[in-house]
Amino acid sequence: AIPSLKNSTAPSTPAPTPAPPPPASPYKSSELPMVYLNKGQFYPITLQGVDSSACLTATKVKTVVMAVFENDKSPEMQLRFWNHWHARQPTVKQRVIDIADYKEVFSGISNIEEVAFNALSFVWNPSEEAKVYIGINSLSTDFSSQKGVKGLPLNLQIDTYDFSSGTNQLIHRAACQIKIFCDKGAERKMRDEERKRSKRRGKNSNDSLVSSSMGSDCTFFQTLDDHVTQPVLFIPETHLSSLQRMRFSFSRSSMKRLYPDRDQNSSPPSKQARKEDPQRVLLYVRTGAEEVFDALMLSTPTLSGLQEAISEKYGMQKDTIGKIYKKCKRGIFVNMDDNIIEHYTNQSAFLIEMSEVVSGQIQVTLVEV
Amino acid sequence: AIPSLKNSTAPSTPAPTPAPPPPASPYKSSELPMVYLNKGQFYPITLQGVDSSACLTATKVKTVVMAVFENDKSPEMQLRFWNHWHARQPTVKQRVIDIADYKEVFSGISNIEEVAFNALSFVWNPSEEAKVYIGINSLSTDFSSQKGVKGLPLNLQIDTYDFSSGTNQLIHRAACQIKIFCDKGAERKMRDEERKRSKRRGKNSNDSLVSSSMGSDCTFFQTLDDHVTQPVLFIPETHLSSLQRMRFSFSRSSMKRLYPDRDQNSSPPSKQARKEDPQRVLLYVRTGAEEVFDALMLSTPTLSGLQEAISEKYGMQKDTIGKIYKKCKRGIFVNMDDNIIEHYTNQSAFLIEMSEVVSGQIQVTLVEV
DNA sequence: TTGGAAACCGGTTTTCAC
DNA sequence: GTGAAAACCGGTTTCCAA
Repeated sequence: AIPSLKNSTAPSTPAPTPAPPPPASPYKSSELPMVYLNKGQFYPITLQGVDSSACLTATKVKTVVMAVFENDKSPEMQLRFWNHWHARQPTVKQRVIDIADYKEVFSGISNIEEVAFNALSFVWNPSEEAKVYIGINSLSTDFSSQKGVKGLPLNLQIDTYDFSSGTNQLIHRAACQIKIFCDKGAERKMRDEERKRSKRRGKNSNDSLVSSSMGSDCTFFQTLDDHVTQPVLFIPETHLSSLQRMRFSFSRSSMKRLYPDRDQNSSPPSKQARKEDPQRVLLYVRTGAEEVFDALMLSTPTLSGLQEAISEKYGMQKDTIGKIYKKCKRGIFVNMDDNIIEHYTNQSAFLIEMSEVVSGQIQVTLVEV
Repeated sequence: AIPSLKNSTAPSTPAPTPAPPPPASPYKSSELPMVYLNKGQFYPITLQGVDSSACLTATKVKTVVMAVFENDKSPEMQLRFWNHWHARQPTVKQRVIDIADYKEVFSGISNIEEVAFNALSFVWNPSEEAKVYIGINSLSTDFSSQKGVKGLPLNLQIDTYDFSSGTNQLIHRAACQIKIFCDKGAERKMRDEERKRSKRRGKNSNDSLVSSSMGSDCTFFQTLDDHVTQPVLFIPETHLSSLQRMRFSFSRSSMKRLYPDRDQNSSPPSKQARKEDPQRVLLYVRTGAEEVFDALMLSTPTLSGLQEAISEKYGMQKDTIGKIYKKCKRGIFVNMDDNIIEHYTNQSAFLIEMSEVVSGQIQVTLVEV
């Protein structure tokens, strides 16, 4: 029996909760059911519509399956985690979440789209059961290079939108917690927990041996009433241009979350102030008149180091260099600062533009290419 | 009782070995005694000269204490390990090996020098006992970012040179293996080993309980007969310029094995030694017509050195080589310069394209493969 | 030969005695 | 509270039976 997690979309009427919950409060991840998975392994998720008023009218719905962090983590932190993971993958194409694309396992779904690296969507008819096979390609321990520590759980969140009406309204949201292990680590984790549980039972002489005879082979997602919190989608910067060409159906609000300002630093999450990877920084620049790039190796990965390298390469006094801007592929201008230089410019290629805005002061713009 | 490792320099006459060992064969690290240490903790090493003929004549000796990898690892690999470690340190100043600089613990030594990041030296009189406190700042697990794997042992090697005569000859070499742990990991490792040993004893019903009552508090370094193998010293590239100013004596040693020269005499540590040997750069090139790569060894890791190597390999006058470009995998062209050559081409493979753009001027393009 | 379970490994966290 | 020991954690390796 393959460990399977099945999801029952809209298992009952929209208001089964006994007491009215605070409507806008983000849900607590810790209250969600937890499932252990193995990295890269496909698990079936079953979707079925039920007697919800919204579902009755909808003949077509769009469901988005996402792997996101526990929602007590800020978007900035979530993106930092994803970037940490992405930078260590064997290929830049590696996605967080995959759907098995074997023809025989498609069941009642269509229009599969890779919305983000950690999200994919498809369309189905809630009057018929649908089944998809989902795999996760990140380990829960991949978000930190620290050794010997607990992995980070993710939320597997499933949002469903009314796709038959023109409104495209979010009509259902459900989630569960997942922890992703190496090899057959999920099975070992369950074994170890069972072992510990039985040891504790033996000590307590509590013979409730019928209660947990076996972990159920099927986990139900928990329906969420919080339809407000926006999930944080992850798209690596290297893929931005291709994605800009894609039309995808999400609102500005989620777009905003994708690209927070990175220059304002947030406090490191771990008390351990170990620097990430203080590597050498090398960048390639060319003027508009040239066709070939020059290499700038920075003595230090700082604004000052960049000024020094530019002044040396182009034979200027260092102090004649005024402000340095970075023009991103997206078109926006950013004040160059130490963090961008250290973390986001190594091995990048730029067009360099210099103009004397004030007498004796050269303004430099590095245009990302 | 602080776990201490004490070293007895030259514990007997120079030829205590029963059978003549192969003189030039590198010693086996696996046969050296193993000691467990905690990172950043100081351990005493005691040095004492004995009735060796060489020692009798020497009133001053220079001893070099080094942390090096097991000598089955190539110099390239050793430097890669050290760079991996160094790039992840909180500060670029962090050294591998430190000596306690409290005045009160100095005992009979003088002229302390930080020969390399993983080596330091001092002078002492072998007719009196000397004692130094040594600490190691790298974990055995720091040389890989893989989780859950065994750490790499290091060799703590102690070379002693005759410093009273003018010859500065290597008169004694000793080493032991060390494994460096976090926090109190060394003690735990010893506990675990003792536990496992006692469990195995219980199973074998072999009651030799007197044999290993306690791990001895003092470990003797093993004297080595291999006085030929050169230890690999580590100096980060970011420190080269400042070190050049210091007129360093040992830096050439790491390259000794790679490019053996006729200068076979074991060069003693002299303050006014030869010129600094920069990092050697080797790259592989082939023309479109060939199927096999040629190796270009650069005399200096500079544009000029590259021109020289190309001209020699392809039988041209050096001054006929004009501009050299590098075409990156991404497709962009870069003006080749010293920094790229020194830091980003070693062991890389290229297609080489040459074309005579101007009469008597060959333009070279190295296409990254 | 393989695949499933247990052991290994060592950084980290928790526990516990003083 | 403090220091030592044990437990936790999960990637990795070894072991062992079918």
